[in-house]
Amino acid sequence: MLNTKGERTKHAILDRAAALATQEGLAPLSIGRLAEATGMSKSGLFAHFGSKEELQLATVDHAATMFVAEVIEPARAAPRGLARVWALCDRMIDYAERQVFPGGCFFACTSFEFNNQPGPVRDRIEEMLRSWHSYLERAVDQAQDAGELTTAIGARELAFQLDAFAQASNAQFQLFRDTGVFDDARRAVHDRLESLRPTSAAA
Amino acid sequence: MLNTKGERTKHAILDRAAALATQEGLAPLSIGRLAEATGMSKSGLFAHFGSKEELQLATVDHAATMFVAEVIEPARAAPRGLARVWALCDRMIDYAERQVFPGGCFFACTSFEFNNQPGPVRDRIEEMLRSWHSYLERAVDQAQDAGELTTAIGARELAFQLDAFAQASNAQFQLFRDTGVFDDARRAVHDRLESLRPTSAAA
DNA sequence: GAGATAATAGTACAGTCGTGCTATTCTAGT
DNA sequence: ACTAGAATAGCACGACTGTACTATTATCTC
Repeated sequence: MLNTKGERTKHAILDRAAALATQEGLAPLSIGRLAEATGMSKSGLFAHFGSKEELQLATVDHAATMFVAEVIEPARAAPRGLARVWALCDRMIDYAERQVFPGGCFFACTSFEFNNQPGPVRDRIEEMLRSWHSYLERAVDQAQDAGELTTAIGARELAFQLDAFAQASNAQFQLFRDTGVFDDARRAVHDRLESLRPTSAAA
Repeated sequence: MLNTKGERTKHAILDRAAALATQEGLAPLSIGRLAEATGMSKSGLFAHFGSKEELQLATVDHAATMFVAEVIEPARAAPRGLARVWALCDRMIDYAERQVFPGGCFFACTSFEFNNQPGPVRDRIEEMLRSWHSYLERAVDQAQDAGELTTAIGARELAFQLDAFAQASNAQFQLFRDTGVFDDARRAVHDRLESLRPTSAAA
């Protein structure tokens, strides 16, 4: 990857596109606007993608790669079980706090934008978020199997709650610009996990 | 209100505008699109507002009125304390589930859209969500004062968590079209409140 | 280093955007 | 019922949209 000039510029364009999409939106992100932001000509940039929809799809894929690199991969370093569940949530909150994308989580932004806009772009966003949710659920499931979390609540339901905390911190920070919400989210995740630790009497 | 013809059409336009904004976005909602959706001429509709920004502001205000009527007012019927906290959360989830707005919670949608777009529209959305959060927090605080919830967690932090559950159900339903998330959210709220009930030994 | 080809720019076009202006139709108070 | 004024429509404008097509320049391969 990134051997030829074309691949390098394409990569740079998509970096810019993903960032801009979180600030100004993915749908209204025009070719002209993106060309201006990257210092290219409209047609020169356009030639890399062939259509606006292809540009949007490439941007979603690029953002997905970044999300995996920033959240999933680091958390995979943690051992299976409770540690990994915590790592996933923590990395997710971190990713919002560090503003990997300047307008907050790319998939939070774009999922709201494309919720009701059927088509391949929406499908790709949905697929990405589905796999995130199922990955988090699997991590919870493994922690329960290992006896590190009780099964008082299903893995899916707990994953729902943990994800909700992270998402809420992202949304509220972007709107209110209050960094305290990240601590709120971390504490919420921590307390919830702590409340589900098996009693010390367990095997 | 709604005495003159102008006020009636304006009301109808804003109903349509708020609904469309949750499906197609508030920013990209063009005068032409809205005129088509209401069966009016572009200029006839435009004359009601004078500028697109005024239309957007009026739409936000209209949506806020609807939110108050659908969520806040009904919950005010519940007595102060835990009952009202529960009512607020339940009505909020209901409001998402019944699709008062076809694309989900108006303020969830538009806040992501206008997060990074400074201006009066963003300000009005932020103000509305701020007042929602502080209203919910005050309700939690009253429940704690009444001794119906422990103070093991601050009112603001608990309100953060409760709101997160409701918001998550709205977002996930819109994306995955799975009505089960509303039960997940209700159960999450219920369990969290239950976990904070004072022990029976209390006064 | 020359030749093939990839990468970028220039220009043009029909469509839509927000918003003026003018003209017409309808409504509300008398 | 008549009239003042509100409400709506018609049309025009420059700016911007996505996307052709052609021309030019830079980059890789041998």
